[in-house]
Amino acid sequence: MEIPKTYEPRLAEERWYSHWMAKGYFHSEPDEREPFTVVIPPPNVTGVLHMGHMLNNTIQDVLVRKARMEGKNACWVPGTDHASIATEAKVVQKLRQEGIKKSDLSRDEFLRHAFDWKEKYGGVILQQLKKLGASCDWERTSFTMDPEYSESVITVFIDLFNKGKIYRGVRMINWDPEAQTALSDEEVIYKEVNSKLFHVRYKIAGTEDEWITIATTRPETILGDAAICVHPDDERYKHLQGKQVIVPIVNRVIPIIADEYVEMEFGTGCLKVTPAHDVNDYELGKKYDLETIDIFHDNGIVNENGLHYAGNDRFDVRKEIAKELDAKGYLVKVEDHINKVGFSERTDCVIEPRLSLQWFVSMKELAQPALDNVMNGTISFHPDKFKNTYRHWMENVKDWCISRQLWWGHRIPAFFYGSGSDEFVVARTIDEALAAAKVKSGNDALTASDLKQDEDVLDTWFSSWLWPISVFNGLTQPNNEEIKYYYPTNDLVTAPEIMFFWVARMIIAGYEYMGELPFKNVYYTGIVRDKLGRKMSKSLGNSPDPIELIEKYGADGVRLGILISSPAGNDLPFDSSQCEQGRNFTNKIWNASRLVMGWEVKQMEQPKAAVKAIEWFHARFQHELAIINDLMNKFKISEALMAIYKLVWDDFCSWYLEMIKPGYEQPIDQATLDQTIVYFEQLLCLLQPFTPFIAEELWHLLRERKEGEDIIIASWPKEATYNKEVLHQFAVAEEVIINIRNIRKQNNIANKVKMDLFVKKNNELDQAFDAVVVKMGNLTQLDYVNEKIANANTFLVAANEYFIPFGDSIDLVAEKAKMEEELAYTKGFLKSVQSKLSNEKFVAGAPEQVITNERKKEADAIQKIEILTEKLAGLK
RNA sequence: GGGAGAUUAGCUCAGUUGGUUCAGAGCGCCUGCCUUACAAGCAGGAUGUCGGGGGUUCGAAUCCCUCAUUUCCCA
Repeated sequence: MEIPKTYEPRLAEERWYSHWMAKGYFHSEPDEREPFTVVIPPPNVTGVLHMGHMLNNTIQDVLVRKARMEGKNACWVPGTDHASIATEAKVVQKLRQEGIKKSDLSRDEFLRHAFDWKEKYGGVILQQLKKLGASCDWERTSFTMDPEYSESVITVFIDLFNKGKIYRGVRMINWDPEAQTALSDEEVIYKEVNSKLFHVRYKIAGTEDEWITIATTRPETILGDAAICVHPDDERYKHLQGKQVIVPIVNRVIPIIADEYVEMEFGTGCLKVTPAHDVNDYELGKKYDLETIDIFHDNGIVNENGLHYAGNDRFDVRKEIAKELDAKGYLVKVEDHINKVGFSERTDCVIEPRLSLQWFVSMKELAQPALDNVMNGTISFHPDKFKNTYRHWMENVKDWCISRQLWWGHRIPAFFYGSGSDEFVVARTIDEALAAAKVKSGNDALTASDLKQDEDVLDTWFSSWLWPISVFNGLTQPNNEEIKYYYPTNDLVTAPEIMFFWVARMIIAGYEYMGELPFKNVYYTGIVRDKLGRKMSKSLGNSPDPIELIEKYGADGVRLGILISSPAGNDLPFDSSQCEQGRNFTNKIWNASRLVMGWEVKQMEQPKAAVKAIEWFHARFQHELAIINDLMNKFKISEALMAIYKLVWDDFCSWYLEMIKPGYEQPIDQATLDQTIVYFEQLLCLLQPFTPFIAEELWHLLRERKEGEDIIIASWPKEATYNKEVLHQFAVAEEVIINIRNIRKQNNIANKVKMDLFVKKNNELDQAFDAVVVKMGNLTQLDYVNEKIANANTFLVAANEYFIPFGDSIDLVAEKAKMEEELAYTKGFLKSVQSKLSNEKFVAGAPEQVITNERKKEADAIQKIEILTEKLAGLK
């Protein structure tokens, strides 16, 4: 039976994923074990897998798989988010391609289309996650618009309303004229754009030719001007305070007010105030009781307040009005200017600050426990530097605008029975609403048809903030078995960008509805970037298709490639060469297994080198295991992976296997083979969370397994005691071997050629690893001598002298030069140590231990110099 | 404009309380090897004023000040 030289991932991946599914290893039910729960950050139902998901979900899978091996009842809940704006935009677009306009459809018709679409294309991303190896409990797949989930959302809305935490109010909100909906502050992205700063002069009322010049980037809003504002201390304008000006074109008379909000240095130091179209202006408007003149329709078209500009788009009006101002002599000058403009995260259109009647959650009180419990460490952030950002936001939290003028989402359960702003009730059903409305209105004759439900839906995050609770139906069935068992969840893995959208609000909801934290740890991943440091995005086309990567490098290779250099919170500059590294690693393990499985066993004595190798690898493995566990506990996942990588490749393959390897076509003894397989299995266990497919594949190739003996449910290796001294002894042997190899290389001595090695002991030397040195150095013998050997290559390890007699070709000059260099370095070293030791302040100030170390350094160096000097003399 | 970080080898990053795992790892690079587990490999090797400047200290990548560059968050 020929085992292929390279590992072929595809077959193994398909076979083992279906095997795991068939055995139900991913499925969790509450039992007496300790739970380990992770809820997936639900991707948009319309989404396709990108590199960010790969990173995020690989990390979750590592955590979940490790917990499973630690005997915990691991439960990873997958699902998708209905993502109201994003999905609605996609459905609208798809309908448009079919020639259907949203405005031609009724709400119900539109929703039917949307659900059809979701059924057909939604959740592709979950199928893709399976290719990655994600061990999610697919039987628990949730969707934020599942009936029971929707019920929790409505329950929470009603509850918060009844507690007075939800209110309806006119506020300045971010309006998306494209999607024609309000957006939360977090959905607005500010970008720097090149724009123009228009200097426009307004005539002072009651004067012939006295003017005041303002600077604005948005001249079209002149149509809605309500005041001019200057700084109270600004000497240039002091005489104008309290006077009035005439708005150009509009010819409205407005006051000049003074407020410290104005920056004297900016522009002309005069600000025009348009309360309807700017957040700060709105605040000024409230303060000075100014008129609020809205000049736009919902879609950004100028309305009847815009005089002859009515019916034109806001950006066209900006150009046109500039021309008119210029023509009429109002435009003083135009400057280039860079300013920050808000764009809609979803539609990328310029946000219009706008006054609007919306629903809000009052956040201040709700946020308090969420702030406290992160700051006091009840909930840990990894890395914890994100606590600063979190605190800053939570201390300045603003009320949350939760209504969206969309159809796809949870419709707000408010029912209007009249046209007054307070003539509504909030209720779960139309029947309950009717009953409540009768009471509230005092009108017993109301019928269901008199009630009109609010047209708006809720912000998507108003449903996803309940995710850790509602996937277990904790709100609809409080205290059910599952919520009691799985909540609070353990680790949340997500991107820092959604710390406020999602993480903070989940914590808030957790404390409000469960009375405790939703998760104990939050692991923030970085942003996946391309080699040039650009964010991966569809529009740049710089994002590799993860599925193609998996096909090319294998799922394990990609997982390793993506984890190997992504410390928590740091961006991940991704390059497919990392996947290549991953692929190479899986291939390396594959070949190690070919070696081990190819050996014939014979009844024979165990070689000494093998005995020592086994002793050493136990120590080495245990030493590293402690480090790996520690790193994992600290969520330093890439570092843990790197430690495993080196343990497998360097320690196990390059050293251990070479030490025990019999000669070509030679048999191996039973004891060594058995122990080697045990070691191999332990390494596979460490690898399983990271590279689950090849781990399972080799687990089954290395040994006959009974039904159900799969590595996915095997135990994570236990820490055990080990002999630290062995590690030290091996390090010395290792140095000797490296020196031998160097001499071979320098003198062009082939590895096949056996050599003699003589040792002159000057110091205590443990000879335990001599057999290993003989084997690895390919020596005929290793002998101890009392006198120096003449005509030999020499080297020093731990002040012991090693000699390899010259063969035919020698290079005395080179040998001498090498020694002289070493001697010079050692002398310099000694000098620096001695100068330190002769410094009285150092001796007085440094701790005992440090001084002892320095003295030892000094002694070692002196000895080394003696030996080297002698040797050099001998060469002459 | 306000806040929080970052700056260590060509690249990506480790580096606990200042002093023996202090200048490290992986990749890349250079040299030599197709040595029957693996060329997707083996063996060996090189690489840094620890962003600049100043200070504290017997001693600074580590603490303080300052400047520069840069990322993110908020307005």
